[in-house]
Amino acid sequence: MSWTDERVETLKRMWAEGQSASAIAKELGGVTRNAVIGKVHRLGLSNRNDEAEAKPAPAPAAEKKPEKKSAPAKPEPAPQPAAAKPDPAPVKEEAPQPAFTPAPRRPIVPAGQPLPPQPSANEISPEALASVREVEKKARKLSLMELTERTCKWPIGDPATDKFWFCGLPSQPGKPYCEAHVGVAFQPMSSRRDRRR
DNA sequence: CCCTGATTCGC
DNA sequence: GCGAATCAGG
Repeated sequence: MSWTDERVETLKRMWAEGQSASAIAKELGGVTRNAVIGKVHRLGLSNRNDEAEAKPAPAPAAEKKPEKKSAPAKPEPAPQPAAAKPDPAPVKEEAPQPAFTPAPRRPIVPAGQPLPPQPSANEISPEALASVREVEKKARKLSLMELTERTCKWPIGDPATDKFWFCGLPSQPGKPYCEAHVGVAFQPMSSRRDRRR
């Protein structure tokens, strides 16, 4: 695969939307997230925050970090100790990438698999329904942003309230749901047939 | 362990 | 220019 104008355009768009490199790589196909990141850098849009320069000292001739190896000497006593910052209130938080910020960027996460239609109860077999209820007790209660390729994306609760989350249990390989939810999401026609509604 | 982006460097 | 390998971190 090569970086055609179209593919680059998609890359730019998704990156601007805050999509992760891996998500973009999956969308494009034929490339790894490394390739995407590499391209992003070459395009010079690595910094998603292209803020108007606010710092008075851009430090133009800043040398790169020391190599992991083959770096015998470090001819760099004390470049600029001025840039140091006390940082009295270090936030030791593991903030997620698309953290819910007040104003600036917008996540727009709904990429991946389409979310399942919350099936009406009368469309599901009693057995399966019981199974789901059971599984919901074990749900990891993940938020939308915490969902990954291998977490069950079955929604639980009312999206209009705080009482809403996703199952989050390990999903079946290649499937968007865990074993139990795959069971109710992908019912064979035979079992659906002739069920009265 | 899962994931994220950043960087290097042989190709 | 490209991207795997690697680094650094949540």
